[in-house]
Amino acid sequence: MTAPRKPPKADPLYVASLEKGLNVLGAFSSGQQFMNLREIAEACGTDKSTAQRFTHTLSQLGYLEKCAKTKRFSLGKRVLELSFNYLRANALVEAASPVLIELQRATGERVNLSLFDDLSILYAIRQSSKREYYFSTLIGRRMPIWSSSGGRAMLAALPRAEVNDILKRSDLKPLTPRTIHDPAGIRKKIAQAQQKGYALTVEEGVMGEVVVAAAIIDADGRPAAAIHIAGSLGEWTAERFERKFGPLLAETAQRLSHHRFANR
Amino acid sequence: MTAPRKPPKADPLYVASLEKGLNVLGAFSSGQQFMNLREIAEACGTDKSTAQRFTHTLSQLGYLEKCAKTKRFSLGKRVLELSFNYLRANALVEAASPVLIELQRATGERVNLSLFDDLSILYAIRQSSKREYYFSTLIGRRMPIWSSSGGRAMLAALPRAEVNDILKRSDLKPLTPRTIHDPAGIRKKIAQAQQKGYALTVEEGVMGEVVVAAAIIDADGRPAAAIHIAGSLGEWTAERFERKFGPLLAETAQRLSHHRFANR
DNA sequence: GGGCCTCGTATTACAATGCGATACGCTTGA
DNA sequence: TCAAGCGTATCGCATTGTAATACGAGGCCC
Repeated sequence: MTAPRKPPKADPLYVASLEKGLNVLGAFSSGQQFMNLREIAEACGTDKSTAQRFTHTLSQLGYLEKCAKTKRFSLGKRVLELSFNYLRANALVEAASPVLIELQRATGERVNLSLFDDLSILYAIRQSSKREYYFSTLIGRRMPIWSSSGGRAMLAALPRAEVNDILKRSDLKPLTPRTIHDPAGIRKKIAQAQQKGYALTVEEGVMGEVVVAAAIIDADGRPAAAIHIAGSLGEWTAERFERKFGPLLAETAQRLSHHRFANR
Repeated sequence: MTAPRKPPKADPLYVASLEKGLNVLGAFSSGQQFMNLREIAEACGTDKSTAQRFTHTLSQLGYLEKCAKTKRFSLGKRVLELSFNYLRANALVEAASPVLIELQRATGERVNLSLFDDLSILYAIRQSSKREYYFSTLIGRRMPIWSSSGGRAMLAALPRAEVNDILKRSDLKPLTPRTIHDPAGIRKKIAQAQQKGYALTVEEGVMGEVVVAAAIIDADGRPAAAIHIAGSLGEWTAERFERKFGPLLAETAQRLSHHRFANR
């Protein structure tokens, strides 16, 4: 959950100092708002001197903030700027944005756009008018690709060999008692998504929640993103939810597919 | 607009390599989605070799993505993760989140939460149910503190000396023909905000838009954030908009103030 | 209330590491 | 066909980051 990428080997072009500095920012993936030097050093697996130099540098640059009283560090506002730059330049997200807003208005439910990123999906747009669990409103959140509705919709658009590879490298730990987490069961759900054009999960991410999702395919035929609609089992049966939103979602995703947004 | 922080002097604790690496990410504040090596080198003021090493490292870590065909770089999805970690841990933003959602539902207008950051405000929550200009939906966007409604509401809570210092260091370039950008005019608007408990701007950020905003004060008595309500002059007169939402907003901001969220 | 532990900060000698000039091969367009 | 510009790879040098150490301040427990 901390570092989804592998730290590479000795390589003459690799700048280890940069990695260490970014690891300091990564230390805050624990969810703690404030950390002192020792905690940061521990989380990064370095000594205190190293943590001192990197926190000092990051603070000057605005990527870390230091409380004058407690001398503890937190992430700086400048990290939000990087997100802004990512999203403003992303043509796929920009094109999807008005579509998602419209979808939210039309359905009244929470709608999301998530991006494909190897073993994870990563939320990029979240539209809701209801009061939600805080994390469900935040972009940048990562979820396992194999258990999420959008993830399975995207896996359904990948060649079988790639799906196998992804499942093999994934940690299939269930998120709720109802998470389908055996490879055969997951593959069956992926096959269903392939056939229907959308995926359905019932209480697999959060209890009480039903989600349908459909994949957006890029110009190269690969899944780039997914749109999700999430509802509450207090208001819907899974069947009604699927019937009402599944086909609509598949059609919407289709409309956003096969454009030159994503790559190039 | 590119680098709000000053690059510091020679200092034994300062890790220049880290700064250079982060400058590569900062190069994308131009708004371009894709950049080649030379463009990145130019934007960072370095040579091609340096750009080569840093892009290579950042790509391995997921903070940059490289198109296999064109060999050009774009920001990586991992920068969104940093935002997530910032927001999930920020108690002020978390506390404000349901309040903003409620405010959006109650008013039907676009509501924002912005954070105080020296010469800028920086959006952290944006709630809207309408179709908006894309940038108006993105968090992490920076705006000048002196021209924005939320910024002036926050300046109204600062000592006069600090306001003078901020105005002195700011670039008072108007954003629209109606932006009040002379120091005396700005100070007058700040004084009005002080008196009313909220600030009002009419077409100062975008033509056709009216905004009211009120500051959230932290436990130390300093402005930490502001909540905004933005409307269209096509639907409202400035006077009606102010009368309808100003007092509501001031009261809402008051309710979120003086807690132990922001610092510590 | 005194002593001890842990924190953040500052310094320094050392060599590993990042540096940047250079060269190569490829694609593109004139 | 050639030249310009690109991404990539190599390498000797010294700059820059390293990590051990020491200091002083603050907080906690006995």
